[in-house]
Amino acid sequence: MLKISKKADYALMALQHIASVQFGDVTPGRVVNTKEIAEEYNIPLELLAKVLQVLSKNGLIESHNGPKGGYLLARSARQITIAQILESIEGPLAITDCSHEKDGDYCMQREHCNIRTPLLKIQDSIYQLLNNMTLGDMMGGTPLITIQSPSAQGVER
Amino acid sequence: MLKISKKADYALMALQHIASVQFGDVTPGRVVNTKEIAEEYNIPLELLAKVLQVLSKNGLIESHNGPKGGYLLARSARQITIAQILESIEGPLAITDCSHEKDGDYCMQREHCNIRTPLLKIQDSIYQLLNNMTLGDMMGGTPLITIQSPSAQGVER
DNA sequence: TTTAGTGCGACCATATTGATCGGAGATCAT
DNA sequence: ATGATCTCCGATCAATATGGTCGCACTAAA
Ligand code: FES
Ligand code: FES
Repeated sequence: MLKISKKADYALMALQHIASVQFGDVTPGRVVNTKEIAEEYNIPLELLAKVLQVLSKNGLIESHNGPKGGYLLARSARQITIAQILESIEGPLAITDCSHEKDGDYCMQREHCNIRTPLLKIQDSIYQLLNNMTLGDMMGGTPLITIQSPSAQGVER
Repeated sequence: MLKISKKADYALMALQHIASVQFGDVTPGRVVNTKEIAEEYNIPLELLAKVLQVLSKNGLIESHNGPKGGYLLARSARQITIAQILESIEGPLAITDCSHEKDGDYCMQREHCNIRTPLLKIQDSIYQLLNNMTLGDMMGGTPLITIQSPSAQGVER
């Protein structure tokens, strides 16, 4: 329950990978292409491609076309929050399907609903949690990219 | 995204209703039957029935058979956490489908997975959030049922 | 101009969830 | 004691969301 989708999962992995390449490597300007990521993590290529496209459309990464093309973080890893990534792929965070009701509400039980307010509170808490953690933090645990060990992050390639 | 299922939603409503009847009413021992709840909140009767059955099997409520039967909270509202309710209906909290891997892991990307640890951390945080809020807290906000109007249940200020 | 790459939309397959049925047991009222 | 209610529980069907696949247009480097 409360699972996040595989797509979102893939998005996180991909971003983390791109970030680590971009930050830790000796080749800071290097772009990362879809295939590289797909192979590294065993993600279906086509699916990952679509995920990356969405991320790029949402301004989290930049795409570079043509041969030798690939993706690049649009901004610093510390300025990309987990919430942004997740919401980019799946819609806005909605713990219950009537969280974000527009104008005419459609929830059958809204009238007598006794749990709406507390649920919204919970949702908000979760959101803050996700929005306070950045891509940078996610890498924090792993020996972060001191200017060293270029290969430490993905030995085979 | 991160939506909780309708069933869980129903469970919350039902429990909240039962709790409020049991605590606030002039008839503290009164049992609440499925039909009453279903009608009050416009929940499909059969579905709600099944939800309640599960809750009862998991020891959150007690069932009383026969005519004039119904359900009753198994313990105080302050001793039932949101996490317990949710996990009762949907499985254990698993933000990603490889959170609770038994022995032989099956996650294709586990080998090179770079996001497992941080995700588990997030999951844990969410769990604590849910586990620190009880049914009692959920009702806390609303001016709960002073000793009055048994039927006034859904007045909604 | 060729070629390796992304951009993008439509599409199918499968898993999860929501909802429904039908009968078996229990218990209260008469 | 006997019938009428009501919960219990398993099996089943339908709707929806998700995961995954194709095919083609477009772009830029070599
Ligand atoms: S469930 Fe829709 S308002 Fe409570
Ligand atoms: S996705 Fe399964 S271990 Fe990271």
